[in-house]
Amino acid sequence: MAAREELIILFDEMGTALELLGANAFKVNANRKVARVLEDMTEDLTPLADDPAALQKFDGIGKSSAVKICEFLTTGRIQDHQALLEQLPDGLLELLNVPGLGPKTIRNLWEHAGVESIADLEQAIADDALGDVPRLGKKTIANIADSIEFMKKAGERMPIGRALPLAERLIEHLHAKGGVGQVEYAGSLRRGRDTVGDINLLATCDDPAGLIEHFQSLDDVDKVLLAGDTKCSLRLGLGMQVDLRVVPTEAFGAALMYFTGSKEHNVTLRERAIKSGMRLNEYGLFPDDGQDTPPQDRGITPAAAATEHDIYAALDIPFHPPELREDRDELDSVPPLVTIEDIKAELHAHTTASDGHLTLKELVVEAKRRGFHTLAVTDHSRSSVQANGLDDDRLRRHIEAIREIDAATKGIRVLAGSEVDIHADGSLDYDDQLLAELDIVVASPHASLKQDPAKATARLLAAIAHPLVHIIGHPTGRIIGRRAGLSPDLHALIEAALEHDTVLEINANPQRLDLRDIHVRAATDAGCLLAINTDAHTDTHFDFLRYGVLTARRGRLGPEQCINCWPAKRLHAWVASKR
DNA sequence: GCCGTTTTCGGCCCGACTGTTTTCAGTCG
Repeated sequence: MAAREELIILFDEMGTALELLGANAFKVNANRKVARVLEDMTEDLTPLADDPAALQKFDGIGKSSAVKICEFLTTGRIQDHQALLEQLPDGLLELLNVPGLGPKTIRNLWEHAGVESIADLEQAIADDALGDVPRLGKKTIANIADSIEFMKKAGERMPIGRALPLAERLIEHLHAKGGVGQVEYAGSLRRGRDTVGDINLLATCDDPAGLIEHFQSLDDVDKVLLAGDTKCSLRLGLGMQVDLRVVPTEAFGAALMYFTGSKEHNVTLRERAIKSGMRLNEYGLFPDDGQDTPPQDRGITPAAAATEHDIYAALDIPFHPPELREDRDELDSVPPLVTIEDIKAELHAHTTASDGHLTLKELVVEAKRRGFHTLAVTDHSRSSVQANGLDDDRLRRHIEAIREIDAATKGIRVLAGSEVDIHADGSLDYDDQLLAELDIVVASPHASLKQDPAKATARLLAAIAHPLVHIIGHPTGRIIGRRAGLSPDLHALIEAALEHDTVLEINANPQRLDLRDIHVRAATDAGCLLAINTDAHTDTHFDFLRYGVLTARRGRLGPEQCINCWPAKRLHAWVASKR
């Protein structure tokens, strides 16, 4: 594991340990914040081992944390971390993963019933041994038992490729009831994260109680976790929690903003509101009159509430699209971001010649139907045997067929390409003479994806520097939730890509999303060119574009640096420049 | 523990819901 990943775990654990020990909540948060800042970093930490001042430049890392990070980089451990964990039984931290159990309750269980782990807790429940624990009644105990059962069968976070279609079906279900106005999904799904932990829905309705009732009539409801006047949480059988909030129409924007988060972005906005003498909550942005009772309960008219745009404007902050609400940047400027409508070319797609499901002709028809001015046909190369990769002769005949269909088709340029394997040593799967016959080359790693970082870096650098290569396809080879993929030195790749005018791909397949958001961000900041490709193997795969675009936007990518957005002439000239 | 365009000390976001309680603590998002 890389140092950065270990540090994320250590700071998270320090926060958790402090919480269980009853430390100051702000101190707890400060440690968690350091973990979050580390999550968003792509820099190599090794050179900073004796430079705490450089670490303190990152917002949220103060002197104390910087010294701890340096201690870890030098010695491989943090003494304070070890000292904290020694004060707690080994199993206590895992109890925080039980939904409904917070630090106070866990401390309570530990002190009054000797519970030190999930196993202890299960045993104590079975033995009916929790009677003496204060503020712990029968209902709470039953809920805890249920949560533990649920944890055992619940899966990981759900990939966005499953969560987004599910959310759209849930919204359809809500619209089936009469009197429903707006319905939107919020949360990390709306922010476009590559995986989501739950689904948040927001609705307006002239009969909130009726809608809450109707919501519970969904198929596949495993448990109703809570159901109030305006709020309802369900657990679906497939292990996903879904929350619905019914809100007033006039406050829909405030609620949407609030439930879209991120939590950190919301906190930053509220702090900004306070500095401007205002108060922000899910009902709107109100003048702050210093009273404790919430302004919406006193009939105060908000300065803004109906739309998100109104609220950002009233705060004098540029509108932030959901993808940029991760609190990674200052609030003062928002760059132009790529949109689905900007994408005019698909530069990575497969046909029945290798492992695709569309014939060459069907693929071209589909790309044209989608309004693209350019399509690159990039079937697999010979080493991808499992994908029916093309040997030299088959590739030459395929190139001929592509040239013919290009000449015969009006309204779209069809490029003869290949998705060429990058071997473990960095060499490519066809010789240079054959590569030169192709219009466009996407070079991708497919095998040897457990290489150590140094080898992976050298491998990818060789492909980036190859004069006949245009694009590096799914550079790390990760499969979300299944395979970590390569961990190359990203900044070295970015530097080389700039030098050799090579493009890095954002593979839009929701199982991949590779490069991922923070990688895109680093590449965008450096001035790199990127491509958003669907890697289509059938017609519906073109719909993956939205996932790639969300990832790109999270990385602050604009249309200027995304070659799929370029006009045909400019794109074709760039493609030709590598020949 | 972190931070500062009034601050190097004294703040640090806000509300819904539940369960265990007679007025509120804890959890969650």
